[in-house]
Amino acid sequence: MARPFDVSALEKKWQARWLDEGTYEVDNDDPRERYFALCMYPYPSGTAHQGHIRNYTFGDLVVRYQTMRGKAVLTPFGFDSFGLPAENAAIKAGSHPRLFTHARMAELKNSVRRLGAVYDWRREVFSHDPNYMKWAQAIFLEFFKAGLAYRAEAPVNWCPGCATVLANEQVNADGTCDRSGDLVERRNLEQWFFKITDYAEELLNDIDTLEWPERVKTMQRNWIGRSEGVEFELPFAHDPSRGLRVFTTRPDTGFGVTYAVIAPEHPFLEELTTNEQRAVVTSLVERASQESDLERTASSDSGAGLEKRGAFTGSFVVNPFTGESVPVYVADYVLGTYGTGAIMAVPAEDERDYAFAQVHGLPVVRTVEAPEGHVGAYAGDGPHINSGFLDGMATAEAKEAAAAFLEEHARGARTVNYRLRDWLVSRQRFWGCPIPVVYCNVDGIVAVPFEQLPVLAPDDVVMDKSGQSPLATHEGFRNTTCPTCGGPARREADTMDTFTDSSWYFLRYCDPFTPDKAFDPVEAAKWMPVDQYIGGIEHAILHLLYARFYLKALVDIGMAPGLTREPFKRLFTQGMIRLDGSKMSKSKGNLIAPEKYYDTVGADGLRLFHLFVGPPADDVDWTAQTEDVIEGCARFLDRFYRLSHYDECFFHDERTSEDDEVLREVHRTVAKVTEGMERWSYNTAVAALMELLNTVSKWARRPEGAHRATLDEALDLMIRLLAPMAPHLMAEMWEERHPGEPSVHATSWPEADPALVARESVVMVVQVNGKVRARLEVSPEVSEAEAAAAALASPEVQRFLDGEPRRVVAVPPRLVNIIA
RNA sequence: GCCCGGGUGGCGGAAUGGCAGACGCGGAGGACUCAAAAUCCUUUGCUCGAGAGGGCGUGCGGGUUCGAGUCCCGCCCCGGGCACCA
Repeated sequence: MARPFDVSALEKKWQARWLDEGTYEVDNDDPRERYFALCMYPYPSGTAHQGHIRNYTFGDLVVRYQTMRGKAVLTPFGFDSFGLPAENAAIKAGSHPRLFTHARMAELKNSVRRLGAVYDWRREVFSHDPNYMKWAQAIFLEFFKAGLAYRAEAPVNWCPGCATVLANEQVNADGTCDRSGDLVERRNLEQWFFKITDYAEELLNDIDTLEWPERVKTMQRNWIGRSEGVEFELPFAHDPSRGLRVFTTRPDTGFGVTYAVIAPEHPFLEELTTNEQRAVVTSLVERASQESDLERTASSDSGAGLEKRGAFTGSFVVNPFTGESVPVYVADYVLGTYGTGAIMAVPAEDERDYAFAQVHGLPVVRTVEAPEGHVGAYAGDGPHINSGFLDGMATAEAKEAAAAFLEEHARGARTVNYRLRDWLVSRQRFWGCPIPVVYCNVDGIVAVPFEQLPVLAPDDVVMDKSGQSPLATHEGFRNTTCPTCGGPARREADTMDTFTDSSWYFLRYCDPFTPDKAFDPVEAAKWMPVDQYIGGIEHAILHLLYARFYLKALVDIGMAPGLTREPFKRLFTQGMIRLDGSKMSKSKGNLIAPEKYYDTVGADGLRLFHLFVGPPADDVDWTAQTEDVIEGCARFLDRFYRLSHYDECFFHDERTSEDDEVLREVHRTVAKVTEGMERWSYNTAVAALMELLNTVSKWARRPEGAHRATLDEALDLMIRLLAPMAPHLMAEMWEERHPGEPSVHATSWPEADPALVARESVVMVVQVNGKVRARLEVSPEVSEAEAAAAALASPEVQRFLDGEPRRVVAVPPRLVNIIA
């Protein structure tokens, strides 16, 4: 398509200028009001795809807009440069992940520059930079010292495709790996964990203080999964001095406990299993330990399969409410890792217990009166029955009374449980930050001394997917001496989850030059918390939860004194780009590369498309029509450019009321666009500008012409409004119109003049019985009585009136509704 | 199953309880042109009507209101999250 200007030349010119002049570099002592605008730390996957383009278009818009609003905007860029794709690609190509990564970083950097997105490149951070790794490891060791990092053996998620363990957060609901899609296996391994559960309560409570999408906040609340209840003891029938501790949120249903269940991993299982039951219990436990979570949960929907999944241990415990003995079962529907790993089972009021009881022929005793005709378990509210001292009470009251009873008679205590588990950070892969500890036969786990950081992986490591950490096979790396006793020791061979890198990079951005600290808290406090964070919804739990934990922990261990405990004040999650219904991504291979558009519509045209196509939070369907919409956006820029050259315009000298009215429309648009910028309604902001261009063009091209100075004023205002959206072309047009003056990006954001925004007269709609019958010109200040009188007097309305109206509703100056 | 979103023209989407469909794409017609492209102009929810004009329309069914796309109740469908968490 022939453009009225040379897209490529013009974009190159301005991109070079922004870079050379360091236009968007800011110093920490900048006197202006501060604003920290941040797009999520990207994994360097090569040239940008449409998802990146969308992300950086929004980010750049915020940066340029806030700059025009007079703020010092911190706009850093960097790379989440450790990770599996680089390692896998290096294995395939027989090269080193660093080479692969550097090439991809250069490509992505080039892509964002071609988009015209501006950054303070001096502050660039990337995860595999030894300068960054040093502090990543120092933080790990501080966590270790504070007891927030610990080593433990636990059943963990092992992904055969990735040849490493995963965090709970990286496993999908169906038991597959979030990254590779392979079925995740359970293995018992000794691994490093971060004690994120120490922060469960605070992570949950602080969600309320965040200006985040409700959806994301809900997802985090669900993930943390707080539940209040009572932990108490069911005494063993054979030895009442001891008992089985259980957790319940429904102590009020205690009279309905007809059996108890312990998890296959429970330490008491051995003791509680009688000889007659040993064979059946052992086979159940073995099967449970081998089955994946998917297989374990596959049969959960119906009662089918429950029989196989539970067995009687042969022992009994005493229900403290009734004094009766009830059997203890082992079943894998009870998790060893939640609560106490054992439950009281109330089949009448719990669906899972009900299904199990049906299969195993266990009694069902209702303790809450279910609604008429209710079949199966009833977990709702209702008066208590068959419940001794609880009879007649409603659920809330009964819970209270039952909890008090258990505290007194069953070593009970009110407790809170969380679904959230500690964060498993060990990874059996090469391309990550090594965990900086050594193992000594004498001193045990020993931290690598600070002076020796960073611990760097040697380059000549054999990487494969055997499942063993590649570093473990490198004797030169593995064998070391103990920092404490000087004796022989072995280095930890695992690397850290790459989510640790993205959990504090924003802090380093604030103070990237400091040589002797991860970041100076005083410098970081000048920018933190992030004013606007922008990224994909896919990070709703993982990254956003981890980063919140990191900052809280960093403050508590003294590395970030004075910082607020939440990193991201406002979050915006953009929609995904879909092609044929599925998410556009490199791994799916369904990308529409942005490059082709740079040559035709240019970066500005592509940016405008992403702003215009729909609400930023919504997904974008890339269809056959999309190309046309992109063209339409470019066409708008062309038309604006031609108008700024007075193409086909006519002029007159005396300023008329029509000229005034156009200027008023311009100011109304200033107000609309500003509002759109503030509430992330970019699509309507662009629409308002398109509408204004239509108005102004039509006016300036009338045979009777336009007032020249008014047109110039309109053009200048429009260029400023469009500057954050189409930065190259607006810079060019501004320079043409104002040679020798500062760039449009250095001007301030226009303010609408309230006197011009206000209207002298407005159209009032007159309805008869809710149907529009007339439109009247009235003053905006018209009173209710005046409006009603004018409406009734109008001849169009009279036609529909037959005598006195029954009622007149006047909403001046918008509308009058006459009920006939 | 539970918890969030969301259902508006041929399409993407607009609408502080007050003219439904802004803006754009696509379509139709026209101007310019030998012709085409580009550009510009007009038109474009459905429907009845020659016309003036009328009727119907925001997933479905109710309700509140002078007035509902918007609020309330009950459903249906789509997208996402969680899912033996006791």
